[in-house]
Amino acid sequence: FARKHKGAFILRFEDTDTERNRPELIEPILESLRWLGLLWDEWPYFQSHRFALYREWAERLFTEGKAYKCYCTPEELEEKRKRALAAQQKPKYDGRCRSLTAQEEQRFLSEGRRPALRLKIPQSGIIAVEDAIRGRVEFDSSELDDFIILRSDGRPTYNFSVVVDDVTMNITHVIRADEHLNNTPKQILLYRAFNYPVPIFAHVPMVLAKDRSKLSKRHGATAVFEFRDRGILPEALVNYLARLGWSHGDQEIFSTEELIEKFSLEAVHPSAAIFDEEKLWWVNHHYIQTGDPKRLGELLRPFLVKLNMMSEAEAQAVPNEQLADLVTFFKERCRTLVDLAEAARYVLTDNIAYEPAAVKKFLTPEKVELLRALAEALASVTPFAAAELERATRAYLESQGKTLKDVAQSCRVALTGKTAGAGLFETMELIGKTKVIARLQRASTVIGESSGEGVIQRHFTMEHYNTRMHLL
RNA sequence: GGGACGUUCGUCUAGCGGUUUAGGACAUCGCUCUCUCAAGGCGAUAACGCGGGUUCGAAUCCCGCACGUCCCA
Repeated sequence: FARKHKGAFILRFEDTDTERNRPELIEPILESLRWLGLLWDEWPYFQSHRFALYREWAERLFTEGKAYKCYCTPEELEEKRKRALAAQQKPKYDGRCRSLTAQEEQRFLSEGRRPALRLKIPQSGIIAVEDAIRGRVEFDSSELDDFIILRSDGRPTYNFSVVVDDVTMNITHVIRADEHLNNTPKQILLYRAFNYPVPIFAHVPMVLAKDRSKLSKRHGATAVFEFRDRGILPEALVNYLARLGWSHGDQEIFSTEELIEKFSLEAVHPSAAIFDEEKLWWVNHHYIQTGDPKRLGELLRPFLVKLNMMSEAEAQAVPNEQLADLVTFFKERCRTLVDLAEAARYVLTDNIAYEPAAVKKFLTPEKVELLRALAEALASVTPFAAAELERATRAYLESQGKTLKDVAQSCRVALTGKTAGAGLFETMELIGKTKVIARLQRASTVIGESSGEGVIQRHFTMEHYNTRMHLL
């Protein structure tokens, strides 16, 4: 919205709650926003650094007679609240300290009480919020009380500090989750007290978890990192999130540029949305298919390490060309970067994860014999490319009175460890002659080794290949 | 306890009184393709929270109720 209207996107940390305010939480938030490509225009502001300003603005309201000192203790207030609730009354401040005599004030001060500052609000009347999404929402003044703007320890309350900030930062549009709609009348009262025009408010729907409970905002950055680590692309997450509570015809896929161009508050609808991971995977799949293979290849590197396929140094050493080729080869059946990295495992390493069920079903002694013979037939194929391999394989099988169906799955398991994957001959070409021959040859050892119970993965190294090659 | 907001397929949504046998997307399930798995193509299942009104006509307007969420805390 800010980009579309050539405004400034200001990042502000509302960290007046000194107990919950932990400096180590800041960097992850900045990092998550950077990763998403949501780049702010000014250095972030911290409310915790602006207490002097809030105090100054609060004192001004006091001087102008718009706010007053309240000496009531939390215990007294709690007591009143309980009594009100017991009497089925609305628990709001009774205005006790609105008109204190000098004498009473002296007495409180001599007792060592420190005053809080409360805003004097109109006793009656309607406060209307003109919400850009929900239309006019009216609140009766009698529902509100003289709320605290500055606590007795000098800390501002949320409603006060945000309004001071919005005024001093010349904020024109307040777009936020609808949990704040009920705070808005109080804030409007503050704008009026400051003689400052009320900005445009727009309360957007919340995003809820699957069980309709609220997604914790304190875990926002963590959640972003979680998706990043699960191989989600930033543009996919932004695209998916943008379509929650907002739509533009039947369109589902939006580039960031398109979002800037097409977003409008009028098209935001008011009801809450549930976060559906399945659809996020689908959006991500789209961006994996259409993204630049070179870029995706680079993004793959950290996952090669995370998935224990190789060391950091080895991952760095894989040529970008090869990574890009792997992306192109595997992307069709991959929804995430993790899928891509995992798919490429049998190409980049010899550390193959053989699926036990697949070995049991397809690497029977009879099939293994056939594979060994096939390896010999393929050893002379030149070039070692898909079309030639297919021709040679089919010819050989025909000579043996067999069909491709008889051997394809066994062959795939021997080469990749899996029953599912890309075309067999394309896979052979990708793996390369040496490894294909070796893996077909050593299929018998896979049975031998995995016939035992509980064998989930077989790990073998180049030494094994060399030995087998020698025997060959 | 009071107040505010919300309620269309399982999910995201279109719809802003008649063009609606309620449209699209994700998911699900078929079919197709086939060496497997995907992808793609084709198709299917599936929704207006409930009850009153207004109107010739309501998912669309009004009222009540229920449920959910938020605020006062």
